[in-house]
Amino acid sequence: MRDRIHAQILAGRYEPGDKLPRDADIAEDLNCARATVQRAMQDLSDSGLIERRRKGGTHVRRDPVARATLDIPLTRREIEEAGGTYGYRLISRTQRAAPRAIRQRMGLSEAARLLRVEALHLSDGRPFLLEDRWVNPEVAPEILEVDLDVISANEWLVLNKPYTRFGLEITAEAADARTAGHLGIGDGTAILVVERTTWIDDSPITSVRAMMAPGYRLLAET
Amino acid sequence: MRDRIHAQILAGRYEPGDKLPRDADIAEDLNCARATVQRAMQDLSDSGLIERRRKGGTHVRRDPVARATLDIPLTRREIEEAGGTYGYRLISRTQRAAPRAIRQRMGLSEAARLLRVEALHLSDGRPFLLEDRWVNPEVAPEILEVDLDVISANEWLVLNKPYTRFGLEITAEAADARTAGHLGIGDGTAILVVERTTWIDDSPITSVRAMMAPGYRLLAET
DNA sequence: TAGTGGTCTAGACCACCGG
DNA sequence: CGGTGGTCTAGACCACTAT
Repeated sequence: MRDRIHAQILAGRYEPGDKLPRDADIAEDLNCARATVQRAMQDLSDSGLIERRRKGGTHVRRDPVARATLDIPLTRREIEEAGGTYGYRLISRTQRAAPRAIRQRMGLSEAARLLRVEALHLSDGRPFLLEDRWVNPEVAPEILEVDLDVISANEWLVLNKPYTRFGLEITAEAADARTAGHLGIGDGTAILVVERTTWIDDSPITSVRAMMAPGYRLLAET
Repeated sequence: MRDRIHAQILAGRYEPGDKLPRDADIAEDLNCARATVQRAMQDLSDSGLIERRRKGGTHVRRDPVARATLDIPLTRREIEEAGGTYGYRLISRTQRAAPRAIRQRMGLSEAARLLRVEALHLSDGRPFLLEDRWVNPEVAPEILEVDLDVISANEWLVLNKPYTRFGLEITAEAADARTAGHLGIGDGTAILVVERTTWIDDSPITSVRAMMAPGYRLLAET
């Protein structure tokens, strides 16, 4: 039934900006329950095709947006599922005042002292991902006691501090000398950088810069 | 109610891999309808926290995946919404046999002849995105008659050939001489490349390589 | 094949927000 | 304020798949 509703709407050839009938009317037309229409329309809304507002009604989006979902697995699982042997090496672990850029991204005050962790994840012994992470010990004080030589901050946080939301920023950059050294690549090589900041409700937990070794492909789908 | 169910599950401190009670039992425990539980669990499943299988039951995922949604607007809208003036220039338009890589990605036979379009999108007169596109005229024959000097293939396709699904592949690459020339950057500069292949049901419509000018940031959120 | 999640119905009430 | 979408209930049947 939901498929039929989807088909009807798409076949109805509504133009961008057009207003659709109210759910109740569509339900009557198609001889089905309103809840079913509601669910079907919710789907179309989720996929970026229409916009719904109480009282305002349902409209076809003027600029239909292509909406994809991006899965970011735990680094260890990602490597293992690609058939590689996972390796991990802690590079540094310090506590210090956060630089401006990080404070801004996490929405912290100037006084904030954070835990900074640099680590390298390897696949079959070859550098796979270099991570530069800042952790807010106000939210996750236990991490100060964790032996990060044994378990990566990535893993510990995922298992112990479930986030409620996060933001991603994906860029391409030229590797600087230090980064290139750790990744074992030429200075200036193009690498994919994924920056992720995660939150528990409104408290920032961690902000991490993941520098991927050359050849990495980030996949997404509808 | 749904929020309460979410909270209960999260507070229940289930470990990765644990099996949750059946929907019906949860509903009884919380004294609500099973449909409500079903909806709440669906949400958790969508966000990558649990896995559900008929008969198999509901389990907490062993490797909770961070799932983000990525919006890819029409290039023109993206530039305009950032406050820029949109410009567009067609570079080339040819019909030819598709190279192997493209055929493979679109799942086409060797014989397939495609329309190839190269175009530059500009923001305030500066190169913003260089697109290298292949279109399948079997699915969208009308595009052969479209004046691509006036409307970009990007825009025409979005308005006239609504896809049913697509796949994305995001990489960082060093710009080759030709690309660098069009984007007005130095040879070898790191650029973000987004490859997208779209389909109507099981027929491939188009496969496009979008090469973003340096400094471009792709954003995603939970 | 039996047990689980997935979908649907008919009805009710609520929450938001435009006129 | 009234009209719209959002959520919930109680019940039914269906679809998939683990055992």
